[in-house]
Amino acid sequence: MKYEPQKIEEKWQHKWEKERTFKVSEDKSKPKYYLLEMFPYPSGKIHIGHVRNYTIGDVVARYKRMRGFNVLHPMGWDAFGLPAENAAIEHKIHPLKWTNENIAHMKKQLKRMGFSYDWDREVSTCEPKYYRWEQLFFIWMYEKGLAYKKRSSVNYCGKCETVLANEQVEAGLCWRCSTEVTEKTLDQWFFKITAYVEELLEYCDKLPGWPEKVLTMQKNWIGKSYGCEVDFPLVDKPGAIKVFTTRQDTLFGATFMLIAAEHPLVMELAKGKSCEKDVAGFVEKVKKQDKLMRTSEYYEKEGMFLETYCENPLTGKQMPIYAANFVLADYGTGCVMAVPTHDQRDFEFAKKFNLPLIVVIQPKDKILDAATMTEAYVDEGILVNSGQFNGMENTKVLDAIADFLEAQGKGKRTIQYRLRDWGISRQRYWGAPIPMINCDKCGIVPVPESDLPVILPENVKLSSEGGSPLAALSEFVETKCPQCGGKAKRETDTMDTFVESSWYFDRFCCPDFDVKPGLDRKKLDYWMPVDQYIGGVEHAILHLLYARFYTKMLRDFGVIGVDEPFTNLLTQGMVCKETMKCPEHGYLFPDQAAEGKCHLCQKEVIIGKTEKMSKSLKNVIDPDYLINTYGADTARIFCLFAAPPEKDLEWSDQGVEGSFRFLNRLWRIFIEYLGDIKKVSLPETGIDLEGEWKNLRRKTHQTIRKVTVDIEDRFHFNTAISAVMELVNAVYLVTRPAKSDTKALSIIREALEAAVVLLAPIVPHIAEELWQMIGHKDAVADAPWPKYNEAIASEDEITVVIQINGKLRSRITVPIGEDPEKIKADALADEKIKAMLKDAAVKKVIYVPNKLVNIVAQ
RNA sequence: GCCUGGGUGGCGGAAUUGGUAGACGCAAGGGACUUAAAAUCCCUCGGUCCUUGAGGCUGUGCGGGUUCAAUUCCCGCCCCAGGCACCA
Repeated sequence: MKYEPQKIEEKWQHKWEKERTFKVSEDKSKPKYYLLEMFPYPSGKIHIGHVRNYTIGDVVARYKRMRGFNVLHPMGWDAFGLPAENAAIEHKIHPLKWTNENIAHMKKQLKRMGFSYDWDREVSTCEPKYYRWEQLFFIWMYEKGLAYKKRSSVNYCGKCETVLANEQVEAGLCWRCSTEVTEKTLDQWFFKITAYVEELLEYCDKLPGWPEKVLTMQKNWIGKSYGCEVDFPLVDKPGAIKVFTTRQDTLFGATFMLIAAEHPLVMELAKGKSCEKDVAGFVEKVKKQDKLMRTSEYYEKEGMFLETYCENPLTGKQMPIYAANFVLADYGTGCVMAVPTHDQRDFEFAKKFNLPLIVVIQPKDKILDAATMTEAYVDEGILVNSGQFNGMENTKVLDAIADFLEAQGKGKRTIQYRLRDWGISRQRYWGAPIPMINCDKCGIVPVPESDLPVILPENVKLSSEGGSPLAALSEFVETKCPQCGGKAKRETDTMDTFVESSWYFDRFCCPDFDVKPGLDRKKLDYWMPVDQYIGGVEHAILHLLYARFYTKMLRDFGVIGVDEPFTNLLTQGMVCKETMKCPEHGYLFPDQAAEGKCHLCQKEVIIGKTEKMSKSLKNVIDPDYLINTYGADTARIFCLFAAPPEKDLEWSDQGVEGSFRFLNRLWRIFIEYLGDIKKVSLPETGIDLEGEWKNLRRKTHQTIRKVTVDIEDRFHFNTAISAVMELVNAVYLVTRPAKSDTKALSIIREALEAAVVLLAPIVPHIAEELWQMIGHKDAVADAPWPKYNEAIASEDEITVVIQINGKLRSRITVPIGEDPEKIKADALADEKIKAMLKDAAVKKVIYVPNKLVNIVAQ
């Protein structure tokens, strides 16, 4: 009987679907476990990254189920987004149609992978029954001041008359028409995530189930810094420039002032000066520079003197004021005091414009001279040229200077965050409409709750040119003001798709709940928070921070009762593969480069470096091909075996072959013994065993222990699978017992059943099939997770390594629990050790229990 | 540039708390089975040196350090990847 994965996989998938095996509801008698994988954008086909992510999740879901948990394992679609609009433009297909067709196809693919989802909870975010609640929350946020409008800049292509995403800007040019991209200022909607900044930061230390690196990234993103706001009085008119600095210790060395070029103050100061025209030109030029690149090395540090001065509040010296391209308008006050001696950017700027340098921090080991410095000194030291603060260590003087500034009324202590409010306006069609109305008389008025949802109209024209398609649709735009009844216009911006993904995990708890507020508090109280969240590490900051913010906000609205949405987080690495290139035809898909030759010209294929799988590099593997050739179980076990989840996974065709071989090997040994072991029962705990049977039974129990620990404690499925492989190898090596030797056969049955049960979460189809074959009536998915017996699993003897000065020299075998002194004596008495030591003096003997003896000798 | 990770045989990886480096798999080589091939089963497999041994030396990106002992801890450097607010 051959292993035919396609046949058995279809059979079990059909059964799961028919019997609704994975449907769940609230059950107070069992502990709940909410397992969630990041839902996909329906791009068309699932890719290996999805297969990996969802396989990891499915193993945990099935494992927890076997451990007796009531497991919620839902799946849905992050259905709004830019690719649907691009497809609409390129292939003249409506985004809704395109999206729904993609969903239908991907759903089929996911089902073929055998994932244990409760499909009755499927959610698609582009449906009004989903986004209507998001619109309700928007209105509540608006009422609380958590959603507000402000002017903000976007990337804009003048030729296409379209706002561009960062992704659509290639080296400063529009991706469609290669026109230079400019910045355009628009009134846009923002969510006040900064209202929760302290709580978001504080809880970074209350999430022990999150990877340290993600929390560190989030903390750095929030970027809390303690410093001072210092006033620098203007020289030729009243008022002062406010500056935020964390380095008030260098204040005496501040010799000039920098203002972000787009800061309104720039034109204000230049007004009426001879430089006004030049400054205006400079500001325009900077606005055209790409935001990302501006602060990097890509552009030269540029600036323009505004022909005016301010005064250093501590030295009283005049400081020239410059507009600069590398100062950020959004951070701090948009103005920076420049200390060229102790900041490299300021140093370069000072050299370029021949500005004065004053050393204020002297290192301990050398003397700095402003006249001969070739770079800024950025390390610690002792203050000089700093009035009464001279002689103090710069790191310890921060408080003293802050106190002094406050006492003099020249500044005050402040806390600054790097985190900015979340801009959610998109000038696009395929997103959730923002439920707001603009009335000439009443201003901004929310759509009344009773009028929700504001449905995204379907009859729009999409093209690569022109602004938002919604704005062009008068039947959508023209409306009545809910307040005065007069003519008014709807908001035509749609929401960032990160909004939908900030609460979908709540909706999964009650996907059909259709009364306000769209979330059933009782069900949420049962299921939330998510016990384990799994997804790509690329979401470590934005999505996860937004979801945390949204959760806290919904909590404050009384909709939900948790402070944090995800108790445990697993960030998985990416799937990579080598690229293949034909010298003539460029990148090739794997099947276009069979046997190392280009399918078009038969030229030798060049193997490029290994990179993240992507369509543009064509280094992709089609999951359908894998399922058709090897079956879903092979695809699943390979994804898990090739690397631990948090690491990047390098694709290998041969590795897949090996995983398939292992499943066949398991199948064969099982069939081989099936007739003999079907009738024997499992061995009793206390039976006497000798030799290889004792060893095999020990191996079985050790394997159960190892697999349990690997899955439960650290999600290291690769080592769990190796352990089962070792067990299967051990069964192959054992002497075939006679049909009458029921004792030996029972040990074999125990080993093989253990292998099947332990693999059940990983390769569920083959496991169910073998489980049924050996005579079980109930599904292995419902079987209890196996227990191991510590006494059976423990070794009687251990190998102790003997080292001399840390180098391995010999080894001895000792019974378990042997006296340490006896082991040390045995080590010194060992033939090889005696020969090597000769007459060297033994200074110390270290014994590490059950591991090694290290002899320190001269 | 900034923030965060990572670097171990020909390859993917293992070594869980500072304690036997290379589990398991792939590739490669050898053997068994077969008329033959495939498949299967068994064995070998970091490098190097010689006196071929239950051998010596060496080896976890590079250079230092701490320690009886370092893939693991500390300092400096090189390289690779992810994120950087409108891809999701």
